[in-house]
Amino acid sequence: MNWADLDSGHCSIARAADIVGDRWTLLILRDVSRGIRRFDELSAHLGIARNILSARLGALVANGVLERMPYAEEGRRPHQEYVMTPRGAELLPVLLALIAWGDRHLSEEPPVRAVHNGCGHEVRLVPTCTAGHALTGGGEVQIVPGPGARRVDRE
Amino acid sequence: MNWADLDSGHCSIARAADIVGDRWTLLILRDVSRGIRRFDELSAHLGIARNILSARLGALVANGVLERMPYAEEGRRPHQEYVMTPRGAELLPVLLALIAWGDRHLSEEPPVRAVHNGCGHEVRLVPTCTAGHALTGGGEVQIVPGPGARRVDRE
DNA sequence: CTATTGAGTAGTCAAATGCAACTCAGCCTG
DNA sequence: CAGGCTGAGTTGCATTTGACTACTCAATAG
Repeated sequence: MNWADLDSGHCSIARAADIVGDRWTLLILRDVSRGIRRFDELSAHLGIARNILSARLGALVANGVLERMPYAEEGRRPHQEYVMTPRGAELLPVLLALIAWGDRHLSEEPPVRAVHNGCGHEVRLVPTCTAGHALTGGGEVQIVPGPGARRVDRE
Repeated sequence: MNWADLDSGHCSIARAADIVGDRWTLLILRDVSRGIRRFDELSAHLGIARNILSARLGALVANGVLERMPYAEEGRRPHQEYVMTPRGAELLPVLLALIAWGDRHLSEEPPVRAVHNGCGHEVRLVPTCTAGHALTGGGEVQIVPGPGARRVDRE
């Protein structure tokens, strides 16, 4: 099998990267998943330019990752909130994987930890095959073309 | 706990995103992990401009994710190969998470699959806490500040 | 009625990207 | 050994995208 024959653009990684493969987008998702949901909060916390934030949020909403909903606390004037859609919530493993890697390789001490709501223990991503084997070592996982693979177009 | 008080830049996600949070970088890592390792192969397969590829590879090498090594098949002239370092190999979960998400939400049929080398079954990333609970449902994982968290600097 | 907050646009400028052409070294061929 | 070819990049320039600042506009608070 020659990977080079397969269309690089028609690939889940390429398509996913098109949506979240952006410095700001990942940080926006991190903040939104933590409860920082308002435009100005995000703008202030991330230090992102407002027009860029506006564009990123718009793209995330268009891609169904976030949803923009008006929200009114009583006694306060209504505002917008950006919340994760179910599709967006499923990006959590991507964030967890980045946290795990960053913690392991870029910091002495982990700035963030993921914990199980129930028991409070640390959560890790364990690659597990559907037959139930947990793959702990390296080199046991192989990426192969799936049914939706497409050959590169060259005439 | 107010996340907004914590320094956004001093965060594993932010630091990891600084290195891999880039459309091209993710695709380069995907290709390298599949065995597309030479400059020209990468350039051709990804359709990336050569100067950009050069810059990205340089950055990945500088960050210890890839290693550049001269390689000579016998009878052929020596060339360069970019290979994953151990640190780079540990980014695999990030790629797996992106594949999983992209397969689920962006394609009808998965263009790529991850399988267990041993048994051939599909591999998924299962968030598992150190007490051994596999967290299958949503909303069971909470991200909390770790010992290395740093408050935002404002005077 | 004026100030303030929330949520953006508009305008400007710098940085990153993309394209094509150029370099440069090691072979290979005649 | 001159001329090609291939691998692995640079360099120069046009275009696109990003970032910073300032401005708008509506709703509410005082």
